[in-house]
Amino acid sequence: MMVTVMMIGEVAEKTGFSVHTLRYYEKIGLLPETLRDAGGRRVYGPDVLVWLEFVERLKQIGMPIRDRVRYAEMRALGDSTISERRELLQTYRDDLAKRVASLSETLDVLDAKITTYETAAKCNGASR
Amino acid sequence: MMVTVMMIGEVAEKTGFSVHTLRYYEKIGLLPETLRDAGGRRVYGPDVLVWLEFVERLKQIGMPIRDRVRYAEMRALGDSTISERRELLQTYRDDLAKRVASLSETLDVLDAKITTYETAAKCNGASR
DNA sequence: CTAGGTGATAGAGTGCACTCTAGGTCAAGC
DNA sequence: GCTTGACCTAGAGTGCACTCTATCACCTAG
Repeated sequence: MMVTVMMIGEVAEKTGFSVHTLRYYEKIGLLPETLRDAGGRRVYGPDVLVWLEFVERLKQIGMPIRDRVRYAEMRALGDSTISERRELLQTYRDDLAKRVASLSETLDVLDAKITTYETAAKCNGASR
Repeated sequence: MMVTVMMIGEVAEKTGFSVHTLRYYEKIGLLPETLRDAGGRRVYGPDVLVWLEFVERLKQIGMPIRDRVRYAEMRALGDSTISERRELLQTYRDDLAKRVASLSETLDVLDAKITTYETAAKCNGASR
């Protein structure tokens, strides 16, 4: 059976992270040290895509890179870190819930403002 | 009738922006040039609080400072910029709607993961 | 009258998260 | 056999958005 392996360029293309960023992520510990081929080039399995997608989510919710690294490190340590990981995620989850609420409110504010602008434009258009 | 005026420290306290940040915002044009008292100190009216609250919202939705300044400049120019302002807000509004949807999804992902962690912790706790 | 607190300026410094450069290796196709 | 393109490393550079420092002016309470 064929095992799907990827070079760094392919991972970059599939995840949207740049090649530079992927190497940077490995250096800081956000990606585990990658297997290399005979020529010293990184070889990735398909799992890395799942992990990077999750990392992207953590990034999108505003988790600073330091905490993403911390999470990655705990993940690498295995089951003994589960409760600590849960706590970390819980903190960000609660914060995220608040932010989603606040952003929804802002969405309403923007809609109201846009409506006002549309009305104003119409009135100006008619009166001038 | 008493007119409520504020010094910069009071504005800072009420808005959550630091005094440094408020002066910085004025320098880059995010705040209009402020009136000064006899001693050269900035004197603010109550309107600035409303504006800063809105600026904070624009910041929270991820509008870069350059666009916030652009918006502030257009606002200072008056009605002739209304349609341009509407367009700018519309762009960020649409982007925001997508982000809110994506963040809600992430909220579900986090909840699922947290649940998994709780289950895992329980099983480990029982089996060890 | 002086000490403390708040205000002012110009400009330097900080932290984050990449992003890019220089200089090199290596395998494949013409 | 040589060019091309994807990969490698170490380390410098970038852009954003503040944040702080040094130094000075002003006003009020004790």
